[in-house]
Amino acid sequence: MKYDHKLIEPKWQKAWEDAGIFHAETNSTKPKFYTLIEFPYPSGQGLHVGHPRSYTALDIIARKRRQQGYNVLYPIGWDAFGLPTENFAIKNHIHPKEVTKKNVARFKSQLQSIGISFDWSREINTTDPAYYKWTQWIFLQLFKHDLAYKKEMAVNWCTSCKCVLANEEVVNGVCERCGSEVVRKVKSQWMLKITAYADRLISDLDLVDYPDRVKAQQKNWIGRSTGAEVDFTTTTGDTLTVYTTRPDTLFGATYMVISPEHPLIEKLSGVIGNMDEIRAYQAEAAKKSDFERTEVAKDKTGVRIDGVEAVNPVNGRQIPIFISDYVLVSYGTGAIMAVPAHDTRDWEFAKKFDLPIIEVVKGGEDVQQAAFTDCATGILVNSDYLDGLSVEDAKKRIIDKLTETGKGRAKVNFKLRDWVFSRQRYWGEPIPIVHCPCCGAVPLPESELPLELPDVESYEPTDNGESPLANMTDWVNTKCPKCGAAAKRETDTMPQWAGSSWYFLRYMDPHNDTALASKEALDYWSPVDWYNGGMEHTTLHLLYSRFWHKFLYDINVVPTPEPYAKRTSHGMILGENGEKMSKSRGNVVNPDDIINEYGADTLRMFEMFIGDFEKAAPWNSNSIKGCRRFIERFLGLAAVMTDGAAIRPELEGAFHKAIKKVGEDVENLKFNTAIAVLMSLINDIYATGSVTKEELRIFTILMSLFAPHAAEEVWSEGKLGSGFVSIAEWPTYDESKCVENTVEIAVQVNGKVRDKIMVAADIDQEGALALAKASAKAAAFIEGKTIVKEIYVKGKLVNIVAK
RNA sequence: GCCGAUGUGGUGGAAUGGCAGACACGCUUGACUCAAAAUCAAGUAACGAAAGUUGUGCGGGUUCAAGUCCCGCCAUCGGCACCA
Repeated sequence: MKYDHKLIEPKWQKAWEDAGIFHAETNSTKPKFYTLIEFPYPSGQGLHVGHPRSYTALDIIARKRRQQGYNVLYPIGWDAFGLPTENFAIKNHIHPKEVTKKNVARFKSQLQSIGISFDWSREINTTDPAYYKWTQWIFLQLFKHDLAYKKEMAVNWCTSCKCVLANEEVVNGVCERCGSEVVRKVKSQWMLKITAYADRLISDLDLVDYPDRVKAQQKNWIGRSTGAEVDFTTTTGDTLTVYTTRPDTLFGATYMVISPEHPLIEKLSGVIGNMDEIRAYQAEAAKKSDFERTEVAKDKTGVRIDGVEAVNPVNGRQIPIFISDYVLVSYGTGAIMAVPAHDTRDWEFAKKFDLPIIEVVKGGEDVQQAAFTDCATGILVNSDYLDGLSVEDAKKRIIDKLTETGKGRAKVNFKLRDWVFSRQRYWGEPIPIVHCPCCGAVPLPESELPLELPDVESYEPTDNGESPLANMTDWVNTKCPKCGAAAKRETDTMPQWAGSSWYFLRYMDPHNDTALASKEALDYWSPVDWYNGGMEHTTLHLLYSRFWHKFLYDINVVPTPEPYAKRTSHGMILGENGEKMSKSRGNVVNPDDIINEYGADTLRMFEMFIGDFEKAAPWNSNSIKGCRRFIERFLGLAAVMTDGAAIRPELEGAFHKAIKKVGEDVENLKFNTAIAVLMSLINDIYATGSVTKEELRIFTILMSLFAPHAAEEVWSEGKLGSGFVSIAEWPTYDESKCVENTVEIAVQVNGKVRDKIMVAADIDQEGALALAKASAKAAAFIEGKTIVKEIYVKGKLVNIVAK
């Protein structure tokens, strides 16, 4: 059979679509299986060879599940709002809607040419008003539950582009596009209170099957820490509360530091002696971008506040107060007690300002030379009633004491900040809020959703940092839904993360116009059984969508507390030179070229064979040929097929092992070794010179996961079964037939292989050793020595230890 | 600095503590061919004529046996980073 992939592949793609075999039905007597890939952003560059890696992997899982009798949902859609499209639209004076339409069409045809078993009848697009109606609806629910609020926030402002940048667009403190300086500008921003879910976002990780590194990264990002708040009084009679994770070191606090923005400064401005100096420092700190503030991390700066001191609540000692930008206003209380003996930053600051360093935890080196921060081994000293306790016990003891006396309390803090939800951009979901002079921020009635994006003349960001929508006076001016007075619409739009925070729910019921999805569909399909995506989405996308899902769970919209039961992640496909693929590096591989030259089956096979799925792998043009050759050899089997209705005895072990191993490897994402097993098996088959019909039938089903088009072709040409191999029954294996009758075992002397012998697989230790000792090669190494130990590992080796 | 990965032939990569290098690429030789391509067959870690020795980033250790386990380093990558 001549292998013409250009003929075969479109033929079967059309046949599958016509027969609708990949369409998922809500409700079925079969068990459900919902598998999901991260829906792509339809960029102008078209599909990248990285996309098919993930899509093919879960396609393999989806195909196997169908063959195992599951009702499978494997959907696809478009995460189409976003900056690149908007920028392209601005530059070329085309409406972003048109740009998106064109890009989606291109992506769609590219994806369809790979033969992924997506259910195209459930295709969604985040920029479709019928879709973003529900994104806006979710926002309204968040608003109604006080989880969306407006706040003055510093945003990134590019001085040259005169526009607001997302954090991702700021690289090393400069604008990603033009390279000019980015400064902070204060603007009123919509925020989502994700911090209210911080604890559950950590604890519910116990409910899901994610890789440990993903869980670790999420926990890291949320940054939960336990400690205490301690109330210090000041000599002016005010209270200065600090947060600390080391309340045990309270006796060692020799000064305090508050952030430059701390409100106490204004309050005491009349009492402070050096207000000019302090104002100058505040101004200096405010000018610095986040980038600069972290860059100068090594050298501590600060100013001592004159005229006010703090009083340590446990020993009544009076200590100075400083302001310094190493204390952040946004974390804890914006104030710290400094214990230089046991905190590296405090130690550096103390050295610079010549402040006393008092050791309160014994066990390290001289604290005058370096801070001792180890919590595990230290014993408290110089701490009155804490003396002699371990750090852990001292923490408990001091928190009890502080709680009793009302001077402190146990406290948990998070690094996680609320989600900045506003974008001053055109190409995003309008935020469905009306600002009324008398009623304030009023939510749009749900009946008025979707609030569609108006057509504007220009999508250019404005000079003043307002959204382009702000210029659309017709659209902006409206009536307050509550009191009817003249009011203005919110002109900010939502970030790209919004549409992708719930899209997996829409797939369950994509055409519903009365709910984001029907209760029936949600109950049936929830949760997503297996979600694969990139590590780059581990923190933001995963966290945001988990947050929204938990909220929807709390308001009884969705039936499960977690959206994804299992998450796996794929490694990146790198360029041939081992670097990240990018236009500027000139190492981009276009999947279309590969499909054109070798076919989609080869592309799929190669991307799965390229290496460990979870690790990054460099592209290698040479190895592609091996995969193409393998598929050709597979097609060639049809020519040597005999009528045999069984597996021949000499291949029985190999077949049963292959069924087992391919099945297991696929479940564990070990696609490369699964393919290696099939390659070995085909080598074994060719060694016999022929293949029976039954052998080819089984082999074709196994192959159909990786090379579905070629498999359908062999299936139909060889009349191996009815219908499509894509939905043929997955073969079973017999464990007892996975073992060979005779095996080769190694004969070791003192751990070194000296010979190899054939033995019966079930031979006992005595028998194996007898045969091993009969080996002349081994005997030469035993001669003249005394055997002190003999080891037999069944089916593997014997080891004779001789001295 | 903290968290998490990774380090194996010429290359991509395999190896529940049990024969290191499966499978594939490449290369060498042979068959077929007027010739080439394709295909098929054999070989292919290094050193050594051979017997054999040495080999999984480096240094130790545990074990009959270590790529795998333990201790201490080095390098590369990803994430976070003055979070008290």
